[in-house]
Amino acid sequence: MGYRVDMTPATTSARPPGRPRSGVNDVVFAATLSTVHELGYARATVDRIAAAAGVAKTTIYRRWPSKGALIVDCLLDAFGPVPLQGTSRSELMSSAIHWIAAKIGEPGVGDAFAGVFSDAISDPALREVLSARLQDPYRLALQDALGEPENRVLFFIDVVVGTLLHRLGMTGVPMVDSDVAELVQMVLPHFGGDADLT
Amino acid sequence: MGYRVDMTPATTSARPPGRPRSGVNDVVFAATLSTVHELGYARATVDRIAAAAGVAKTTIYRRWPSKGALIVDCLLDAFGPVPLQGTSRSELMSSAIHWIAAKIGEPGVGDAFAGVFSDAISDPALREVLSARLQDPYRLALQDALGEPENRVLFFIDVVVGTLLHRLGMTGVPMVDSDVAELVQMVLPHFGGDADLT
DNA sequence: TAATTTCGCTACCTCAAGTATCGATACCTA
DNA sequence: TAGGTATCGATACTTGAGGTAGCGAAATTA
Repeated sequence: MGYRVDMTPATTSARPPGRPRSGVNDVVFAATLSTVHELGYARATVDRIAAAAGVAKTTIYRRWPSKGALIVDCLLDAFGPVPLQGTSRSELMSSAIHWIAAKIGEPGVGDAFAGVFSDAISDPALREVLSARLQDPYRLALQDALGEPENRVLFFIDVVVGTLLHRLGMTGVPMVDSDVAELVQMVLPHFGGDADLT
Repeated sequence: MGYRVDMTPATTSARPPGRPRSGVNDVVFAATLSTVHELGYARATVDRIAAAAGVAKTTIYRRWPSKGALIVDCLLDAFGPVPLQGTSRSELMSSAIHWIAAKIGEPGVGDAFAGVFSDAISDPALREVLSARLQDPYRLALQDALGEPENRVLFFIDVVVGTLLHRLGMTGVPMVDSDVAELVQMVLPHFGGDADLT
């Protein structure tokens, strides 16, 4: 039960023979988010996602080896790169927190994030994919931008993402702006504030 | 699909006729935690829990209407009352954080907590039970002890529990003591520290 | 035209939550 | 001691979701 997410055929320089894949990945991603948004993570079955995308279920399983892998790719697509804006450490951290809070607030994104995260609890293979493909890139970007060691950035991510997801999971509603602002106010002093600029 | 957790027959002053229930609730709780600890939340099926407890599956469904309800009751039993120790606000908050961190570190407890929490994301009825039976008592106790309004205590819980569960879910290992200590160091100043004693 | 690959479609397998039923058992009351 | 009642274990079942197998049709290259 491998979690190799990228099932794109090995890209050789020459175009391989046979029928090329139709470019419906984006349609599937959109259908995934909208289905998760409307029905919740557990009721957003692969059958329903396929139907919403106007695609056969088998087509989805040809491209992603599992529902979890599909969600991870969908989230990667939804998140995009971290916009690390600002010159001071405070501005960088603050922008990162507001960015992830906004993403989690987008329809379907927060539910999909929390859902795949919860599946990973009892699925070490999925946890590996989640960590390597979704968390590590952002963690490395933060390490680089902030000049903090790995364990401190991991702690930062645990606090920010954990808090946002716990609120969403417990209430069903994403954190409001004032609470996100309070989160920023709590986190920044602990991580050095404006002491040193980049 | 009701989530009425307490399926104990309505207690009248007179003892009802018929065969009384065998006192195996504690055995079922212990079997639940050990099974979740060994297999993870998703693979800890009700069949397996029943087998581990030496009880028929139907007996479990006579006492709890769903797996989620069983887990909630199991966690209530495992957590017990919050030991709010100390006289200063800092001591109270610090003891509460260390207490929940230790509970989440107990074998099976953290996995069961994270598991039922994640099920609740796409199950509003279970979320209601989780909030009312598991979170509200502790939230009220904290409000009373700290003299903080509801929204601030909710934020406190989101930060502490969210952070601990995110670490557990992402790594499969509970937070180590040094990280819990750092969490305390980060949270306490934001919530007023030692400013006013109780 | 032939080879190759993806497409949609249908049927299927496995597993887990939850339900139904039944004879056996334990308790109370008369 | 006999009868009523509710729980017990055991078995079988239903429902739904993840995931697979195999088919003929369609799209591309050589």
